[in-house]
Amino acid sequence: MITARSAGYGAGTGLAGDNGAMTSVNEEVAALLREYAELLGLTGGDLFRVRSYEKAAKAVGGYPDDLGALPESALTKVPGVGKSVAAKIAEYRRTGTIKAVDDLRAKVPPGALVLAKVPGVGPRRALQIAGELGVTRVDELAEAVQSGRLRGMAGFGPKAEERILRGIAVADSDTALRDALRALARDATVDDIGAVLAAHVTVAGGDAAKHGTAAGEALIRIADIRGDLHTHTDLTDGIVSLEGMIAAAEARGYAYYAVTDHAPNLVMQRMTSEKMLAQRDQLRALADTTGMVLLHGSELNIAADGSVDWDEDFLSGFDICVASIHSSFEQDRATMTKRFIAAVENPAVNIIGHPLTRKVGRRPPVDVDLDALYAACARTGTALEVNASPDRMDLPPEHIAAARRAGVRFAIDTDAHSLVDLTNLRFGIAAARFGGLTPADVINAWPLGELLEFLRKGRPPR
DNA sequence: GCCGTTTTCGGCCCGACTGTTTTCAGTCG
Repeated sequence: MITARSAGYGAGTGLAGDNGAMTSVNEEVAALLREYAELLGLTGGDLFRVRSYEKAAKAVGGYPDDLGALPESALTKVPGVGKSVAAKIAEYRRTGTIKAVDDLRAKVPPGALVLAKVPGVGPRRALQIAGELGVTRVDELAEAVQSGRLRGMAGFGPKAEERILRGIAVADSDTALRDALRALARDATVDDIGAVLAAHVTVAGGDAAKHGTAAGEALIRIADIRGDLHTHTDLTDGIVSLEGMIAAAEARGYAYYAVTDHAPNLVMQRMTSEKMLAQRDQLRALADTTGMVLLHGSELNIAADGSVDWDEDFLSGFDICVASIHSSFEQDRATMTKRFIAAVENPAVNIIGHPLTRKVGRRPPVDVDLDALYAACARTGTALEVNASPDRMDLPPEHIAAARRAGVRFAIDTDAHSLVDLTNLRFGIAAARFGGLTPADVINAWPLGELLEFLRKGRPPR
């Protein structure tokens, strides 16, 4: 049977692919739907249709129950799954393949799908490279760049070459960690994940196993976490409703829970002030239905100059704000450091989300003066996030101990976009333990009162 | 292709940035 794994993914530097332990129907179907979306994009399919499959892939991958066991008639109950996708899922359950995917694979030059995932190479250029140069693997692409074979091709200049080589280098350097994380069983424990980090994460000038913690301190555990402070709903790019996320959080036993959907400057999310206020009303109305304390927040965008989406007045209406970089990743260190510090000094900003914006195997960390960032966070009472997504691992585990020594506090958050994502907390806990964090270091391990005090950043109570 | 309907078709993930152009195509979040 042809699965995403056997379709040429995972070859070469591992830029693309799912060569880890793909054990569930949900994950296998999600991979095939994602591939189908990519193939549709590559072959010039309707962009809305492409997005439908992307969304369906997310919905299937983030669905908490086993799709292999769901009655066929219930498949369309999964949000984002309509008649067409349901039929493909059913076909996969019967035959182990999806014919439409196989058919499209045959229409795309070999390798184009893999090349399209190299940073700086999109679908158009992947087709161009595969078609004109016959390049089918990432290592061949690197070789082609180095030997000057991209020179003279329309649309490629020295900067593009540089960017491609950089992207390949990131993939190479992260391959072992990424593959080890993906190879983990679905129910991997904190200790399992910790073993992967111990094996694959290098700390500059230190013993990774015990560089953070003083003797006698108890390292943080999953059970210490009292709430998630960075989560999304289907108001932006999450796939689950506000009610659905809250119910799942409550089932995890949290005492508090923050909803932090994207802010307007991430234009594609189409957020508006009105939508945000309406969500706030909706969330306040749900307060009586849950034993948790609900916090209304947003994931703000740190613009190139360090400013964020709303003015002081509007921002003061939030209970909590995460602020993250989603653009201009390649600023020089001085500019980037100034940018971070401006955000950290903003009285409304409580947590810097996925601080270095790295994606394992996909995007390098930004260039920032870490010591200056840590000092500013410690001074202003701004937490750094330990983003628990295994695709991010950010703040990278190797930096956590140093940040702790500088007096930084942390928030271990899932950045959940689905119900399944909420279970990623264990990756963040493993990273935190790797860095020697104790409950005292982690604001979402604190009782509500202490958390709220931290969130005020020294401002008078509202 | 999915969704939500004024229930059968229109809306949906837009626009900044970059490098390569000579007026814009491709990529990205």
